[in-house]
Formats: sequence, C-alpha cells, structure tokens
Amino acid sequence: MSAAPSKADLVRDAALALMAERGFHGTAMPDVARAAGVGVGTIYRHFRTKEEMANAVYRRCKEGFAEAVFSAGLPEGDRQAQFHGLWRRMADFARREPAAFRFLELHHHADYLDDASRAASDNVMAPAVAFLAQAAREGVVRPLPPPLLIAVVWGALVGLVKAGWKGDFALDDHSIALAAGCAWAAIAERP
Amino acid sequence: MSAAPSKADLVRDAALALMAERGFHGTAMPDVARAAGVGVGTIYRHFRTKEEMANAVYRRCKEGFAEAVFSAGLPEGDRQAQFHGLWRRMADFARREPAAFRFLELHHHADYLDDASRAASDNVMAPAVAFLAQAAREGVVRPLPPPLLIAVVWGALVGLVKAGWKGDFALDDHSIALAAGCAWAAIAERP
Amino acid sequence: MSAAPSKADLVRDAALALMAERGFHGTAMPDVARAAGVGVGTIYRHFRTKEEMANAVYRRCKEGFAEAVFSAGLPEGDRQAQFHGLWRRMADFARREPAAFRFLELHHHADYLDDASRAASDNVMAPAVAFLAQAAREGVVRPLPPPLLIAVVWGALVGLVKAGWKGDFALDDHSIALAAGCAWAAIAERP
Amino acid sequence: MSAAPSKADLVRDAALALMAERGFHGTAMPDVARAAGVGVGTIYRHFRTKEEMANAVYRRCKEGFAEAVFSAGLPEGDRQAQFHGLWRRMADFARREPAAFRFLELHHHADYLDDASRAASDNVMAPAVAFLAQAAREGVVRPLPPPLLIAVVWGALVGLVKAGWKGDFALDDHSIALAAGCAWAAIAERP
DNA sequence: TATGAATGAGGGTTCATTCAT
DNA sequence: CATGAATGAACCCTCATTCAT
Repeated sequence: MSAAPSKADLVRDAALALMAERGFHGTAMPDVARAAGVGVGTIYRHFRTKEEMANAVYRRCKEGFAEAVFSAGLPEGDRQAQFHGLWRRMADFARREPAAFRFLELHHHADYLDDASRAASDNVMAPAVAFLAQAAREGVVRPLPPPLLIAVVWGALVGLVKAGWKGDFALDDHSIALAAGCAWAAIAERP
Repeated sequence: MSAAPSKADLVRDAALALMAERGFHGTAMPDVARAAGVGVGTIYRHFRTKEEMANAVYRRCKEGFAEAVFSAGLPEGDRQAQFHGLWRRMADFARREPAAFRFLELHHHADYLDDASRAASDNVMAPAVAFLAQAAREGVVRPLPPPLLIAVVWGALVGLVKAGWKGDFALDDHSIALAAGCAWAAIAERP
Repeated sequence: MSAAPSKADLVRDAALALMAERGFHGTAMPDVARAAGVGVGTIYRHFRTKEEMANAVYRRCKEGFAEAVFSAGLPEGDRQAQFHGLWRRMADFARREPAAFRFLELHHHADYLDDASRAASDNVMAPAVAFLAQAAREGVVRPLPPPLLIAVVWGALVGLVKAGWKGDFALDDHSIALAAGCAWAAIAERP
Repeated sequence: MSAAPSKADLVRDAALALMAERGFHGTAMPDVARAAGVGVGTIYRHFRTKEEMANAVYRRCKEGFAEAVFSAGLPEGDRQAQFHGLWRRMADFARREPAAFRFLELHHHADYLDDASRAASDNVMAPAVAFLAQAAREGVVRPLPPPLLIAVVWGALVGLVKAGWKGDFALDDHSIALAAGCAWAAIAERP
C-alpha cells in the first residue's frame, strides 16, 4: 500500500505546480494552500517563509533531476552512446516532470534562493562535467573548457524542450534522438 | 547636442532593468518610478497599466534584437561564415544589452504579453528560419525540421550567454567563436 | 449575556455611519476599518468590493425600514388613523436610526447599487402603495395615481425629517403628529 | 448676438452636470476639464480648489432658483392662487434645469460648502417663509410653525420631482397641478 | 497538529493640484 | 491667459504571516 502523502509533500507539489506556471512572486500562499488541500497555517508549520518553501521545492527538483539522470551510473556503451543515454534521461525527466524542469529553469539563480540551494544547484551537474572532461582527455570530445561544453549542451536541451512545449514540434523519442545527434556533433572531435 | 531622453524612455529603461532582474511580478511600480527618476503617476501618463508597460518593453527589446541581428542583411561568405556572423551578432547583442536579452528570455510567452507582442515575437526569428531552411535545401545543413534546428541553436546560444554571466567562463570573442563552431557542427551536414 | 457582534456587523455599522455622513465616494475603506475597529483586510473577508459592502448596508437598511414600518401589519383604526400610525412608524424609524434613514435617502438609486438592491428597494413600499390604493377605492383618499400620492407623502416625510435634523424645529412627537395631519390633509378626499 | 460663454461659465456648467450625476467625490477634476472643453489648469485660474468650484456652482444654482421663483414677485390672485403659482415656478425650474435642482438637493448642507453658500441657502427661502407666515396670520393657512410648513411643502415638491424623474409618472403640467392641490390642502386652514 | 479569520504593509492605480511653457 | 505633463498622497484591494481555537 502506498502511504498517503504527507502534508509537507502536498504543499511542495502544489507550490511546484503553481510556481512553475506563474513564478515565485506571481504565486500567492493562499493559492498554494488551496491547491494542496490544506489550510494556510499548515504551510507555515512546515516552512518558515514563502522563500523557504520555494527553496525546498527547488532542492527537491534538483534531487529528482540528479536521481533521474545520474543515480543509475553512466549508461552503457562508448562515449557517444553514453552521451546519447544521458541526453535521453534528461529529456525524459523534462517530459515526465515538466513542472519540475520548468521550475528549475525559471528559478535558476533567483534571488530568493539560499546558499544551500545554490550549492545543490552547482553540484548536480558535477558528474556531467566529469564525464565530458574525461571524454575530452580521451580525444573523443573537443578539447574545450568543460563549462563551455556543458553550457552549449545544456542550453541545446533546454531549447529543445521549450520549443517542444511551445508546440514547434512533437517532443517525442524521434525528435529527442535527432537533437541528441546534433548535440553530440556539437562537441565531438572531428574524425 | 544629445536630446534629453523622453520620460517614456526613462520609464521603459528602468522597467527593463528591474524586470530583467526580478521578473514582472517581482517588480513594483514605485520601484520603476524611482529608478526612472519620475513620479509614479508619470508612468501612467504613458502606459495604461503595468501589463501595457511590460509589453512596450518587450516589443522594444524584440525590435532591438531584430535590428542588431538582421537589419544589415546576411553576413558575407559561405553558409558557415554567414552562420558564424549571425551567431556573433546575437552574442554581441547579449553582451551589449544584457538586460534586454535577459528580459526577452525571462518573459518569453508570459501570460501578460498581449497578442501584438506575441506576434512580434514570432516574426523576429523568421529570417533565421529562412536561412536555415535554405541552407538545408543546399545540403550544407542537415535535413532536419528547421524549428528543431532553431531550437537547438538558439538554446545553445542562451546556454552560452547565461553560463558566461554566471561566471563559468569569460564571455569574450574567443568563447563566442568556439561556441559558434560547436553550434555549426551541431547542424552542419557531415562531409 | 449579549453575544459579541460579528465582524461583518461591525463593518456594516461603521460603513453605514460613515457613508450616511459622507456618501459612497467620500468614504475611504481604511476609515471604515478604523471605525469598525478591524483591519482593512478583514473587510474584504466579508465583502468582495466596496460596492458590495455598500449594497449589503443598503439592503440591511431597507429591511430594517420594512421591519419597523410594515412587519406589525397595518395599525388599528380607520384609514386616517392607520395613516397616522404608518407616518408615525416611519418618523420613529428616522429618529431611532437616523443614519439608516439618511443612507437610504442619499443612496437611493445610486449607480453602484446592484439589481438585487434595486429590487429590494422597489418592493419595500408595496404595502404603502396597496394601502393608498385601497383607501382611494373606498373614497377616503383622493382618486389620484397612487405613485403621485406616495411621492407627495414620502417627500413630505423626508422634508420633515431633514428640516428637523437641520434644527428648524424639534423632531418630537408633537411635530410629527402635526406633520401627519398635514400629510393626511394632502391626500384625503374632501367631505 | 449672444457672447461666447466665459471659460468660468463653461467650467461651472460642466461641474454642475457631472456633480449632479455623480456627486462631489465621484467627480474628477480632469473630467470636469474635459467636459468643459478646457485644460485642467484653466479651472484653477478661476477657482482655487475643487471645493471652491463646487461652492460657486452651488451658489449659482441657488441664485438661479431664487431668480426663477421669486424675482417676479408674488403671483397674482388670492393666497391659494399665489401658492399654486409659486409651486408651479419651482416645478418648472426643476424641469427646466434638472441638474441644478438635483445638485441643490444632493449637496444641501454638504460638508464642503462654505459659510457663504450656507447663508445663501438659508436666505433663498425667506420670501416663501414670509408668504406662509402672512397667510397664516390671515387665517387661510394653518397656524403651524412656518418652518414646519415649509418642510412639508418643500419635501412634497422634491418627492414629486424625484418620482417623476424616476419614471413613476410623467412630470407634466397636469401632475404638477394635482400635486399643487395636495400641497395646498396640506397647509390650508379648513373652511 | 491543523486550521482559517484576522492583520496591515505594500501592491497597482487615480486624481487634486502645480508650474514650465 | 491657457495649457497639460508631472507629481505623490491617498485610493481600493491583496497577500505573507500570525495566532486563538
């Protein structure tokens, strides 16, 4: 039997859904309470302020992302296959939890995020950085600064997802694979 | 002699700076007034509502972007050189007017944008779409759906700029050129 | 033990007192809040807008008037005595609840009254109309259109009350009875 | 040839029309300016404040009323005929200048009226008081306090006019004459 | 523990008034 | 004289937060 979700979780989910849609300042606490099916006061039993609640949501999204992408270790295969696998995991996360993905993008480095959230944010991409750095050392990826490679690849993924949401094309397995090919070409060493 | 900027322009500039930083809902009209050096009431002589003001800012940013990137026509050279030139113009816009670039990204398809702004938004990338479609027909760019190519390339640019702002690396000519190479590789047909 | 009045009642009473004195537009919500001894926000837990609050006050006054004048049925005696009784009840209402009386007069058919209030307003005088119509059929009141009779009699009452408030004379039982005699003479059929 | 009306008169007329409709606090100075066809600043060349403007309008209405009703002296005939004549003049004023009549009623003894306006207000009915007092001494009108008689008669007239405006009946010569008969009966000594 | 009525600072907006033109 | 752009106090209303129940 699945346990009933705790009130704190209900609140987090409601806050995630609303803030992903309307942003931090555009989301009112009474709305969060109503969406969560709890009283306003209950929120404040679990989070001291609206900021703290948003930080909790942010960290949870980060954890969910890290879990979805990196917890199973690197995918099988050569570097290119591993890249494709990671790309696929990230895109799947965006499809499975669009609110979380959007929340992370929207609130990235927002001024109400505290230091702990910022740190979590920085660490989450560490495995990806390590992967690219290693691949670069092996000569299969261009010898560019890993942060720049990350920036380009991550940016491409976000661009793909947002355009898919906007309706420019279907965000299906095919599109995702095509875009993965582009992204790999962007960073792969030429033959 | 430089003409004194109109009050409306002062307001637009102040709104741009604040809303790029804190978002629409996070920006208070009295703050805009103070930043613009005018009284609150003055804002309302030029814009009927906060929404209308944000729309005016948005459209101005869009126009500025289109002007900076496309008004001079396509750059010289072959398709790759032209791509590099366009990439460079976009990155330069982001460096020269970071607030405008950030504003456009942050408020893209926000719910307080009116239809006119949305239309402006859709049209501005039309030349880039045409360019990629033509290059694809010529066989120098992969035969993928142009919107997908646009999404990947634009996403990569945004990723580059944001990471540069964050301090991951210097957003200088060198980084921009390197990233341009990555982006071209992402979409170019293999030899 | 008297129950403490509800916040909504406190607000209604305060709004009645202020709006009877200064009118709708001349009364500020913070003033109402202060007069009621509650916070501004509390008002909005009970009334969605200032208009809605004014409508609630209006309807309550109408109900109070109807209750005071008509709930006990027609007074005893012949038509003249009944008229005197009704006149007396109306005047007593004006003396006992001057703010309510003044509010009703001041806000009669004001543009912020909603349809429900207008309807309540129209219905409240129905018993008086019926009374005069019946008396006219019996030949004890002049055979004039009842609305005209009502207009003259009601106007005379309002004139009496306002002049009394202004200090032109004491608004006591004697004056009220004298004026009742005038009003009856105004509409009574000559012998 | 009629001279073009002065700006001050344009302003007074516009203020009268708007304030009769929406009240003092419900009328904005820019609206008055637009309705008058002048700039806002122009109003302040003629009246120091909004209050002063309202006072000027009030006094002008009072004067217009006194002029219309009393300037030609008492009407011909016996007391009853004179009463009918005065009643008729007052009702005609209400029909010819409804805004002025409404303004006078609405703003009677409002708190922004200054002492001069109040005095004008008190004096304007003096001839009517004198008329009734004399008629009472002659025994054709009941020996009641003149202010009470005035209150009843004036109230009846106001009631008549308002009900007519509301649409309860046509405010035509016939209705006015009928009501005059009622009003005279209200105060006349019985035979 | 959970609630939601209550609060008042602060939100967007209006408007009486001024003053440079 | 006449104007209307400019102003900021004050308007109506919202919402993050508290606390008695």
